Amino acid sequence: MPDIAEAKKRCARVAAILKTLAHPQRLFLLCRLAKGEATVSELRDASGASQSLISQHLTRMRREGIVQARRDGNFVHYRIVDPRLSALIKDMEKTFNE
Amino acid sequence: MPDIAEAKKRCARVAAILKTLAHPQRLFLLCRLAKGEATVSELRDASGASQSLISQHLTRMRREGIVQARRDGNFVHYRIVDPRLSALIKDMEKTFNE
DNA sequence: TTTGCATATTAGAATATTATAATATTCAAA
DNA sequence: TTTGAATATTATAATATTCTAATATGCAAA
Repeated sequence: MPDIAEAKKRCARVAAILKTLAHPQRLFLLCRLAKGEATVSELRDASGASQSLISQHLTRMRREGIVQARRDGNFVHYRIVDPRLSALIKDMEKTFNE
Repeated sequence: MPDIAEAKKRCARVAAILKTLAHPQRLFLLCRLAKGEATVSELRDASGASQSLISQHLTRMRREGIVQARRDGNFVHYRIVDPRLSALIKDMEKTFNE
């Protein structure tokens, strides 16, 4: 049985991830990415947010290690790094649909 | 197949819930509550945070409909309202342990 | 080697969140 | 009916987040 200090550390780690998910636009981006890679343009078109804002969100998530970028000519493709996160997001979508 | 506007609304709803979970102390409280009811005192002792802060977090979650309170003499027992949320929290604990 | 498209960065004002301290309420037992 | 324990509320300073606008960078085709 784990220690309380240990449990708190885990909560802090998970809360940090959730903080990133806990934003309507970022969650929307991640829901899209949970289905597979997408370019910044695609994500911008789908979300309707400004290019700058999308890029800022993606940069933040890149820094946090949640997504990875892959350049292909002019376009940059993003994807979710940890498959467990993709699974969690899909699961949440299912759980909270109605 | 749902509309994009519809998807955005769902993201906003889910993000609002996640925003509440996305705080180390609140997540700790919820992890404890996911196992069953607990009083404010228990939660305070377990978390080590101040009485005022615990109460503020609980009041916030009560307002949001995430938890419910039940008074029993001097003590107030809290519990998570939606079993789907309990399940999600347990699931996240499992997912992110290691 | 310039032009244009795709993406990234930066700065800053507006707003939201957090924790602490102080005070108020609610209830039970003496 | 006062006292004390358990919980709630309020105000506020400190900090963090968000968005917009402006500018910069990377790349490819002409």
